[in-house]
Amino acid sequence: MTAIADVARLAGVSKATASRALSGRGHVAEETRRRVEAAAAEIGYIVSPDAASLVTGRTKNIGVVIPFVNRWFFGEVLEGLERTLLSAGYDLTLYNVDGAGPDRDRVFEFFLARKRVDAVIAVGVDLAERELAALERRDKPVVVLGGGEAGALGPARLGIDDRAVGQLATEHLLQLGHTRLVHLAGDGAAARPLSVQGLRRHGYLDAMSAAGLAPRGRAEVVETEMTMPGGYEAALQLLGQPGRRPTAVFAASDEVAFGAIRAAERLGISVPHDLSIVGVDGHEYAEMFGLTTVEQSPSGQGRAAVDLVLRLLGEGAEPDPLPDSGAPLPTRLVVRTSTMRAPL
Amino acid sequence: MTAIADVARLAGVSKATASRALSGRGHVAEETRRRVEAAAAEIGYIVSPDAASLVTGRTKNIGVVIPFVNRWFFGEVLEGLERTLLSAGYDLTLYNVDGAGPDRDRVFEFFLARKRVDAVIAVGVDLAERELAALERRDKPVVVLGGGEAGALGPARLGIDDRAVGQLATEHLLQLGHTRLVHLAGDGAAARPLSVQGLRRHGYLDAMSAAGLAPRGRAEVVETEMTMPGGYEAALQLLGQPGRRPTAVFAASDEVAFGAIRAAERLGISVPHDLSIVGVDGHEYAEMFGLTTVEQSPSGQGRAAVDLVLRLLGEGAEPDPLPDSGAPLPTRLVVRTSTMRAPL
DNA sequence: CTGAAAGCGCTTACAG
DNA sequence: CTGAAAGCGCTTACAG
Repeated sequence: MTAIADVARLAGVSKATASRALSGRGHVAEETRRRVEAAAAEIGYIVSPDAASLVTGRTKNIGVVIPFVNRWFFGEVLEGLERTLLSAGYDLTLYNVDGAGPDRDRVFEFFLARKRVDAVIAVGVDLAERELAALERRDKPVVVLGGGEAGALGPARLGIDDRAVGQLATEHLLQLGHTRLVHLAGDGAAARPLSVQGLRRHGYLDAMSAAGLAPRGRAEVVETEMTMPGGYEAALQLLGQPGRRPTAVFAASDEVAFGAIRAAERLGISVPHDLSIVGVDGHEYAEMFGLTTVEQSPSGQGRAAVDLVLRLLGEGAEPDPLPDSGAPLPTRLVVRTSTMRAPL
Repeated sequence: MTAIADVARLAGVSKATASRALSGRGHVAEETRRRVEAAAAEIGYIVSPDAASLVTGRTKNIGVVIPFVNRWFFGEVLEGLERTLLSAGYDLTLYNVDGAGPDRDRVFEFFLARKRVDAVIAVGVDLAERELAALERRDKPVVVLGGGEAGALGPARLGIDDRAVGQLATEHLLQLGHTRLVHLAGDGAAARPLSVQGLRRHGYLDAMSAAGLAPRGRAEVVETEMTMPGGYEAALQLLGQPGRRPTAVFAASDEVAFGAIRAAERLGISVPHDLSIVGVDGHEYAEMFGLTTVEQSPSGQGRAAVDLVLRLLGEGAEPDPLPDSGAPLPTRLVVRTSTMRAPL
């Protein structure tokens, strides 16, 4: 009655042989394999993942935890994860989890704790101790993409060096002669120094200090939501105040930078003549806005996270534990028309 | 050895009773249920979805097919789907499928055909006959969100009335006295009349005809990618040509409209004094851009799609087959500062 | 290289 | 209300 029994009967072999022929595990005579495959094709047989998982203990399914889907970085990462997992024959089960709350607890304590996923990839989510512990207790490998710092212990981490990014963006502006140079940081940058926004802020402060412009008076950080409207609102306030205005802004993301560009235009401030702006991301709109930015590759990071997780699951070609662990993912400064030398 | 056996032993009942107490199916004495629940909590028992699916035939998992994650409408729909499914105790398995190709075939013929998903929700994807047939053969309910027209047969469909949307947006501009009124349509609008972009174009042409401005000469449609850079490029070409310029643009989506606004600014054309622009979506950036738009609720549409699919799976409260089938989902015109009466 | 048998962890008739 | 037993559809030692 079971489907594979039908295939076996049609091919004139046992279920065991049919299973081996179809899965490629264990040796089967070439001709037998052909017969089994023909039989399977004939009746449109597709293995039941549930039944297979039950005995193998593997689901070929990865749980992805992500706070947003509709911000560029996260969307790109998600697409990268999806495509890579799919071609490895894995499913991606999505958990859109933001902030705290009962929904979040349910995801970690029920959905992800079940035997439905082989491992978990968390994108830009600060995992609480308790959440990590819950996954560890169930023996789920965890890969964290973005934010935090590669700790000695804890889950495998992957990401760009956000502090270096902040430093690089700031140094670009300093080298152009800017001294009134404000950072539009993401919400929580000061409060959570190991978050993405916290590290970028830190990089800004590093560079400002090195240039003798900090800590007192000359360095200024304004926090805002890391979206285009967030950047717009913050820049409107920042640039609209009478008195001496900054000549340069380092925005914590390209979306924030786009908002700042629009705010400047609205106020009649010319970018880049009166105001230089640099972002972070390499957003697909950056070219259209002429935005100078520190580019990263979120979809490439998604791919890297999948490679890592598959390796943790023992699927990788190399049995090497974590070859590239620790090395930050690549970024580069792309100079466009939103930055120029400081006005005299 | 099985986990539920441990719970049963600890509670001093049989596996059958433990199962009934935990799942809530079948009657169990109140006190027995309490004992079982305490035992389950004590050893941290979580039911194995694979084992349960194998016997019930239900996975409590829905496959979602979506072409983009990083365009506003799609991202919002996805979030709406995720949240609603989660609170119904369902998983969402994501298939990011765009255009044709072997990857797409694999999704329909292997991934979705397996017994891993109970049903499929396709968002803004034109399903081929063959793809629908593949799902039907496996008895998978299918819900299609967006695009197409509710056919008598075929899968359940859900969406706004895109033709009415195109008409409404156009009429808003006509009523303001515009006669040179161009439509920035999505790619493929003319070639695929039942696609979202095709229906919006049709609505535009309807309204123009009704106003005596079509078919000859006065109606003009330019196709472009439905993104901000797409709108920017198209508008740059449209507005930069010497000679008489349109006084109004109906953009097929808000993102296209944002691009058009930027193009106008770049060319020194004042919005709305020299050019009125209306979009479609109710994008979260619309307010910041002051964009007049026909608003829809993608996350609400995601919720509606989940309701429908659960009903098809026999989970809905009402056994009513498809109560709201056919009725288009709501939209409304939101007037902001990007449109005004035509210049004299 | 192939087969018979056990078993993965549950749920659900069937009895009682 | 509860339990013993069968069975969901596979895979994998274990023999041969």
